[in-house]
Amino acid sequence: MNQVVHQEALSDTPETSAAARRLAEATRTRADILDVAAHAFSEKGLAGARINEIAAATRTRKLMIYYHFGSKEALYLATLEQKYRAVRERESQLALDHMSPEDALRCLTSVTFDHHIANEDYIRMVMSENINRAKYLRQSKDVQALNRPAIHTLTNIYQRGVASGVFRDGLDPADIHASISALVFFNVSNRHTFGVIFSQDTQSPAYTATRRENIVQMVLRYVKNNPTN
Amino acid sequence: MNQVVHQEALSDTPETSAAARRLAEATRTRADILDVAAHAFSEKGLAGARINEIAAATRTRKLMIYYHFGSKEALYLATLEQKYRAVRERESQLALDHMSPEDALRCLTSVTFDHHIANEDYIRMVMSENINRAKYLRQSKDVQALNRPAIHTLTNIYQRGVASGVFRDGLDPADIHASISALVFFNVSNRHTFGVIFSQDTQSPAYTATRRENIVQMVLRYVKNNPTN
DNA sequence: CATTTTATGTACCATTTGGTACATTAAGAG
DNA sequence: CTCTTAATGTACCAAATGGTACATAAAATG
Repeated sequence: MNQVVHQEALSDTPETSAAARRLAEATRTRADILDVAAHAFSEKGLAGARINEIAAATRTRKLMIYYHFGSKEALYLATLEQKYRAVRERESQLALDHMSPEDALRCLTSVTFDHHIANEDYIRMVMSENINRAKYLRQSKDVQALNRPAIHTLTNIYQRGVASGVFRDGLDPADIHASISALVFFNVSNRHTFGVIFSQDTQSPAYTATRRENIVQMVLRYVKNNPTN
Repeated sequence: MNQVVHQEALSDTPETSAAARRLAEATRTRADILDVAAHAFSEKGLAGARINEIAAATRTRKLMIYYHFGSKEALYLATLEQKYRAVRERESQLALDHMSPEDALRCLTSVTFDHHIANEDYIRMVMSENINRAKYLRQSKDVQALNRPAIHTLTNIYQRGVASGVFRDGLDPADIHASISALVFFNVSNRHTFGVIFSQDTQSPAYTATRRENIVQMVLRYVKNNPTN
């Protein structure tokens, strides 16, 4: 479907074809800048990243950054929104409805754990933004809407579990979400200081595997009515 | 005791008295710079903090920073070590041996939770250092030793609990420590983005109280043999 | 076809930033 | 009493940094 539309646009009259090419070029330039900037900001934070370095790493010039984004801070905000969007979109592609509540919660936690490990850039930007006291994220209009599904998914699982008697009643899904987030986020965000302090390789497969399993167990035991060992 | 020694030093011969005063001045200068810098680095990170601003906020001049510390990065490392030291020293003043294992674990978690809230500066510096991939903390020689007691305390509680049958066997105290740290650290470190995303006041007494209780429960249910609701 | 708008390249700039050269004051050493 | 060393004040600088003025090629518009 999309392919067809795309091809129609390309096989249009010469003028609009040229126009489309121009627009596509501009879009590519924006995307290029955004990608380079996202990585730079994730790597060094807003203050540490250098516009000159970002510009040098793109296939265009510094002026284009200011032309397309206006300022360093606006560019930062744009990368921030992009990362949030990308991560949440991928997260919402989980089909958990056909699983038992316990399996669904196990799966959700486990996948979220792996997902955080696979998206260090995102984690680092969130850290950076917390150092900014969310000054920029606050300016984004659609972050709340973007994240609502996360709570929704969990609420669904939890309520099904309570109904079927495996989960104990009276818990707050938002709070469960906070705990899961804390456990899986910290595992990535603080692995460097944690590794140094406790002389552990916090990125080895062995460490990661036991950590994932223990986190899953912790969440399940918190929610389940009769946790077994 | 200390008072006497102090007074003797002050009532010494005029020459050494003057020398002592001089040394004390230098020490005060160092401490002053360190305090101001710690706050600046915690507030804006290594890259965001400005030596000029730090210098302006001390009671002396910029040159003194370079005289006493050598460079911006060395100053950063010094503040980092100071914060770690201060926090761990305060943490090790907990007397938990006379409590039952369950009460001790409950107390340890709860106190650590409050302690993190009361030390936002420390939290922010740890975040900042993780963005640096622990580049500077790694250079510190005595951070490991400084943090060993934390695991020790927990190991003690856990083993007592296993011996008395209230805790289940086979868990790793270091891993329990990681989970407790994750839950209480995240509660402070990510409260800004979390608050924005879920439109919650993550610093209100009500939120804090329920969060603390839920974290304590989560830890206890993970460790206990027969968790009751 | 003339004019306007979009998108981009080149060269440049004011300010900020981390850091230093030089002078000075007071104390310690022989 | 002279010489060295510790500690601090003043003034300054080269480099880096975020940002911009000016020009231009190509496409949109009327």
